[in-house]
Amino acid sequence: MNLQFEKLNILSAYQVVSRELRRMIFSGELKAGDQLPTESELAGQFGVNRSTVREGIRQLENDGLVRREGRKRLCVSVPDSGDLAPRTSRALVMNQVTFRELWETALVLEPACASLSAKNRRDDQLAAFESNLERTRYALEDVHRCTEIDTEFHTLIAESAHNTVLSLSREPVGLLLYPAFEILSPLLPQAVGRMLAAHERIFGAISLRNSAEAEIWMRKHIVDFRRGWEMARLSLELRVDLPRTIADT
Amino acid sequence: MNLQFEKLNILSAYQVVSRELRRMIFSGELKAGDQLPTESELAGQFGVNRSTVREGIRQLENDGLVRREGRKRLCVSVPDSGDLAPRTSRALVMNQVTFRELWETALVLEPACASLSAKNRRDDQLAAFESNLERTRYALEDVHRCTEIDTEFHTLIAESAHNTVLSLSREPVGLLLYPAFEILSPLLPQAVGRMLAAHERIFGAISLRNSAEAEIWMRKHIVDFRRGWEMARLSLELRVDLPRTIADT
DNA sequence: TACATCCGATTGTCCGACAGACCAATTATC
DNA sequence: GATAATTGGTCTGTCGGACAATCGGATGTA
Repeated sequence: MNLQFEKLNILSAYQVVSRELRRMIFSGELKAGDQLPTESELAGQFGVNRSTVREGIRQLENDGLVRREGRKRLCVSVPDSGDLAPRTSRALVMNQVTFRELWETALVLEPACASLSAKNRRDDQLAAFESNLERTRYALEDVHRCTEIDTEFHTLIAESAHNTVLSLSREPVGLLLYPAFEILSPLLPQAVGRMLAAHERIFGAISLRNSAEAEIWMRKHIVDFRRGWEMARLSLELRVDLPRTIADT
Repeated sequence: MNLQFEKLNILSAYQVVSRELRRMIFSGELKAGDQLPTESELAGQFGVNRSTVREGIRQLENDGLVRREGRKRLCVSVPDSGDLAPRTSRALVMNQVTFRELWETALVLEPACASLSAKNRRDDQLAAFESNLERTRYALEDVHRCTEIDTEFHTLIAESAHNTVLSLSREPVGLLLYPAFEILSPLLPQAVGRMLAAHERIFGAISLRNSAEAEIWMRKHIVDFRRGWEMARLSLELRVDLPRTIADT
């Protein structure tokens, strides 16, 4: 008799609840849009207390797998970029990532987005770009506003690339990298102008469906960001911190 | 008197609790490793019930911002890939992403990882690669096992690239894309061999610190995956689903 | 000193309760 | 008869209190 037992994985009741609900969602028993039973009913079915159910639900809610409209019943939902990106960005900040790390990642993701956007964009998505560029021109003096619009520009490109994976992958990076422009811009007056010029060229290539050009200009744009950063004597190893837009949420 | 009030953003008490704790973490009042007060103390300080505190804590726990060792006190922690990647992968599946979308993203992320790995790897990280390759050779018959090791190989490369952003960005993609090999392999007998050969070449380039070669071979490896997929008459638009490794968690 | 035991602190879970919001049906008013 | 006001039921958010299990540390004993 020399029995070997592997360590048991003890889960708390509330963890079981959330795991079970997740399982039902991914197995297809619960589809997006479906309404969940009320908390009391869930408590009854699972045989646990309502408080326990509530703690379990918090996890799913946090993952964007369920949400509630107003104060109504819970319903299953598809997590979107708004659910995921801020959390990932926060995690990156906690990991003390540097400008260089963000930049290196953006250098491969953003040109890919631009290239695909030129291929896959729909005509009705061009208006959003034009609006963005127009707002950029009027915000050249306001660094903070400019940064917001810049971040949006890159998100728009990713969305028009019609690749959910790429879009969701780059969003957390963009949320941290582009706000760093707010640090750069005051130190390097010409930065804003160069940004606008680059955006216009990229948009031009995308509207002409010239994917090679779009990719090249985007890469130049990202490279230029780094060059500006170094010209302003900012360290590539600078830890990036949370922009207010995410910190408050 | 024609007052205009903007819609108030009403937050539930438990949301305020988690937001406040997050704020304290990111403001530096609470550093990684710090212990949080007990639930009762928190409830006292915030002036809310312990149940409310617990619901708030669930959210932070879920984000990997706090964790508890055993049944002890909560402490602040740095979210790692294990906290984030499965959630993101699940979100991608809920978004019904296709093989093509994953592949397009991997095509830019993985070569970048390989290139940086060749530049930044430490000598003591080579052993992990060698162990991985060795296990691959012995698992050629077992598709499932082989897929696991394959996934690990790419994670190892990302880790040795020493870029946290890149590493965290690619992990959710890898967790979904490489398990698709389990579908491909039975349909295309030569696939396993080609995979091993590619891994060996990539490892070779990395161990020689030849970043250009590492990048090229990785790109070929990813391209080859797609070619195999198409040769097996699998559709690029196939929806990818959750591998068991994530589904159970 | 080494070991066994006990006690307090803390978490996980449960119970019961209530106010406020929402929804639907009913009633009152014109 | 149509619309407005009232009512009632349902569900969530929050609360207070309670208890068992567990862990850490203090205490006692050999």
